[in-house]
Amino acid sequence: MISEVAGQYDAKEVEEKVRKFWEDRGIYALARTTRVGGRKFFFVDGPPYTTGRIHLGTAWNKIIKDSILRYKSMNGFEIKDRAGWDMHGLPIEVKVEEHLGFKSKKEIEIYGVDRFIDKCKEFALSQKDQMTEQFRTLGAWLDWEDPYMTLKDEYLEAAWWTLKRANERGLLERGFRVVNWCPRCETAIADAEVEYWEESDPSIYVKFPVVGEEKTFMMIWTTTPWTIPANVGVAVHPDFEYSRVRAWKDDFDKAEILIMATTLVESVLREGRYKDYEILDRFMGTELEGLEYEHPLADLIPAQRDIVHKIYLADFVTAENTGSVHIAPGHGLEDFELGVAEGMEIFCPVGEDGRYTEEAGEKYAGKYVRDANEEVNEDLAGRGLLLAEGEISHRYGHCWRCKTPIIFIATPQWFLKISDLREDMLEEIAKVKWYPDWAGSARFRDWISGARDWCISRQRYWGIPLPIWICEACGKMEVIGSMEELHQRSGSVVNELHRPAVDFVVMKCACGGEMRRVPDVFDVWFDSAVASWATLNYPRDKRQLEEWWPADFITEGHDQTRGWFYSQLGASMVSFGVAPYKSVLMHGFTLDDKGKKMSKSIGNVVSPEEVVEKFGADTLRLYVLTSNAPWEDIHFSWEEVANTNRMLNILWNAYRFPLPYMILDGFDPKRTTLESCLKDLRPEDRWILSRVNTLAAEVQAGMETYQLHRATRALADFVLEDLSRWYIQLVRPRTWIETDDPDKLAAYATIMEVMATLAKLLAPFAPFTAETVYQNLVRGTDPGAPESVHLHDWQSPRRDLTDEGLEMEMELVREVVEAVSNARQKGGRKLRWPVSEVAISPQREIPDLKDLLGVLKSQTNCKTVTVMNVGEKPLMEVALNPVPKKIGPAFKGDAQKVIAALKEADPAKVKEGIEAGECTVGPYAILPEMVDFIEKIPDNLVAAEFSRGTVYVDVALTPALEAEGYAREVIRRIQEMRKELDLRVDEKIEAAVRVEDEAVLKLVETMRDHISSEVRARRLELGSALEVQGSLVKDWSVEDVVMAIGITRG
RNA sequence: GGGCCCGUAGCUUAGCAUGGUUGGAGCGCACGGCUGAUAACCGUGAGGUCACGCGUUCGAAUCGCGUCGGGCCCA
Repeated sequence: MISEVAGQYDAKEVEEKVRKFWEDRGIYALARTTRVGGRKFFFVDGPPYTTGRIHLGTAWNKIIKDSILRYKSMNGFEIKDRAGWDMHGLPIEVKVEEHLGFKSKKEIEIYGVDRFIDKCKEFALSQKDQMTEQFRTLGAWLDWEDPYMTLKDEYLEAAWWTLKRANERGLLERGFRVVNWCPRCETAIADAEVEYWEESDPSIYVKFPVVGEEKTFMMIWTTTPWTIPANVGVAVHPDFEYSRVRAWKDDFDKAEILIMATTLVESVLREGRYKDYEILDRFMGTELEGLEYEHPLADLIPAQRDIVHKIYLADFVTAENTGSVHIAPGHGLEDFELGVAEGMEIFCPVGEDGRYTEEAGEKYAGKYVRDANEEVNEDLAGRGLLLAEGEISHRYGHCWRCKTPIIFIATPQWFLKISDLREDMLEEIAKVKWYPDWAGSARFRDWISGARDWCISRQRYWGIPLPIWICEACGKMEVIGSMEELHQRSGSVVNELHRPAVDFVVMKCACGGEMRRVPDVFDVWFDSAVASWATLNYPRDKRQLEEWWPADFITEGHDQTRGWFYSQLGASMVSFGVAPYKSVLMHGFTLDDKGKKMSKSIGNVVSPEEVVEKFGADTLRLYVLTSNAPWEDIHFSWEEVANTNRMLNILWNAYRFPLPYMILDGFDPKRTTLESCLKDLRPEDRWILSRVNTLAAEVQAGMETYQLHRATRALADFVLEDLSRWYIQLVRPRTWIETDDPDKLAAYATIMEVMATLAKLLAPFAPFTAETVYQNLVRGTDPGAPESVHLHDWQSPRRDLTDEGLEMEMELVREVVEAVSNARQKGGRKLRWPVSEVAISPQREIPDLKDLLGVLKSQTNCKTVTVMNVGEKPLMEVALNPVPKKIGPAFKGDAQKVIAALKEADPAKVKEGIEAGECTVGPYAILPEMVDFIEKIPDNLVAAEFSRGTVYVDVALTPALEAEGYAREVIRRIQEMRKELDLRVDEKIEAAVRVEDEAVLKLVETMRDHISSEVRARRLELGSALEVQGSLVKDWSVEDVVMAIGITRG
């Protein structure tokens, strides 16, 4: 049974009902199990971090994934789609620390690492549950029941196994490296975790005294005075020209000799407020190599006295500031690399808490480095070595979680030697299919070309412990790959793999010593990097990996180029030597309406819940899918969201419009199938059937290349243009027929077929609305149909119903109808009033319209349609213009009379005469050049252009046409009154109409039967002085004719 | 500073790989029309330096170079 649908589109009601239906009937599980045995499609969900709230970007991300998976499922694929959660790492630690009121790592140790870890776990799990609900509201179908979680032991094992593989392949390395360091969190942080913003810092020019040259100084510039105590060298560019400059202020005798890049002399001396200078010598940077200088604060830092400070050559030096760079290998990446290459001492007198160590000397020891800047400056100034001191605003890195400015320090860390795999990686990504192509061929390629070794260790608690044990006696290292292996190797049993449990596990070394675990945990990026096999429970479960791996498809935002696309690739190259995915769709970001990024501080954040609350999940889904190509950023616009919602409302209206009639007629689509009605189909029926199948092809074509915007736009266009604005308008009168007419049944069958098809095509994108339509129209009439539209097979285009020619013809008809509307408006003849003729005058070949003349007639409300030959026009009236220039010389003094006579003459006769070769007007012989003929459209015709010609509408009225026009006016008003009385569609009425104009009354009387049947009136009284009565009486003015209408149920 | 992407009407956008009649839509606005889908629908109109500049070409929204603005990433 089909149910009637009363109200407007109410997303909330629709979606709640469908969600409940899916849950009660376990539709998601069925959708997956019914496809078992089909072609496999392994999808890996990029795990969102468990922050507790999803935002528009994550919503969009899951909507894309869901739409694609629903599509794949309908196309018969057996899908692997575990949802994933990224649950470890500093963000959660910081949240928990905040919650507990902690400010440092020490407080965690005092509180107890075990209790701290429990808190983190609890927190992550509850955040996960909240987010799952939010994603479900969007209709995102992933395996939420059994998601992969990075905090599960089996997941930890996947990471352990991978590291063990890395070690076996010689790709794991312990190194002393300069890393981004958060002095508050006391851990290394990844490049990806560094957030940059403008920060004000000191800008100082420092003089380094050159050894053995009196009053001679090497000039350097820095924004980090606190790194000066760790200075070990100065770098100059080999190809820059440098100068020895004698510079003085007031007193020439106190002149100093400064060394700096020649081009920068003026600006440096200005900084130092020197009065004058002379250049003593110019030379290339290479000549400075090896020059020794004294550390400026050697007296304060004993360790510096044993270090030899020299000048080195380096290409990274730029011609800015002084043209020479202060090198502290313990505090800078480039510094470190140069330091190692040149054999400098890696001096790092700063501890993990960001305070100077004893090595920095008594004066500095214990001081927080950023607070020491001022003191360093003073000490330099006190020694006459500070040339200038100022401030500069520049981008400086901060810990993305606690916002503390980062520092660079050299610490022992663990690395994956990704740089060794660079070439292999480039080769592998060329085999991956990228959407769009440039995401891989340009963007990702670039990124990989610069791949550096990956620092995977963090000095924290809430993460996957590094499974590395080291012998305290002999230094031997061992990497453990699983819990089982740990048990066997150590003999002790732990019930989970997190800290601190594993910290207590001690293993015996072959040398007899004790092996203890290194205290570090993994960089959280490593967690998600192993997702593609961890989600298959590898290495515990070997079979699944063989069946499914690598992933067929992943999709994430473009920030993941350096993130998950990369980390996965790196980990996979280490483990398996191949890329872990076959195709990647890179999607965009959601920005605000001005194209700025959404951020809490600007206050321009729109939450997905807010959108769902106002317009529903299907609206949000269609909005994000329609508005742009997936890889472009979306400028979020409420207006467009409302627009999308309007489209769904129109779809809803189109869906519910025929239902009352079908129900009234007891229409049974099982008995009256499309196939049984084929011979009764009107051309417009065949047209809409063709259109919906063409649409299926368009949606499919869009989906093949993940152009979800093309697929969804085609759907929206179909709903608005073809279904609502056209077909429904055409089909309306047929639903109004009372008898069991085959023509009506054909219309019903067509509508059913179209709506059922549309539901299937819409299912991946607007799953709730599609399900609702399907349940009512398909499931409601055919209990044998699949229980849900999402269990249904995809609707491939039916070629037997596709007729490209017909679609083109209809296209033309619609253009003509538009042109006629235009002409009517110009001619002041509204559509309610019929016209006698519409003539189509094509300028070039047009398709044969004879099948569609009926459509054309009804939609233009005309009695006849004439299609003329190409170039043919309706008979034009002729007008003429005399040409005085020719008439004057010929007739001299009579010229004015000739002109007057010509204007009086019948232009058609003049033309006839001239064409016959002889023409006289009055006494005058008129030659062809004396007149110009102009074609004039007759007064009764109005013209309007369409793409391939012109239409002419005859708007002349006849009594019969007028009668029809007035009749329609009356019908229209009675219908409106029926509506006002809230009558059922099939209820009868009695009506009385007073038409005060006798002439009009006579016209209306000729249409009495027509009016009665249209408004379902048992009795219709007409008169010019009638006392109108009824349960509803209204006065009307129709084209200035006063009328009164009364109607009563009955 | 570098890489990649984007910049078309007040707003959201099509067109751009293969240059070629007057650059299409939708929303909003104004006017008109239709209507038993009715808090919907249709037509007409106004509204465009196709971000800017230079170049290639007979011809550029489309191709090239540069500038500006936005996004992601890097430095």
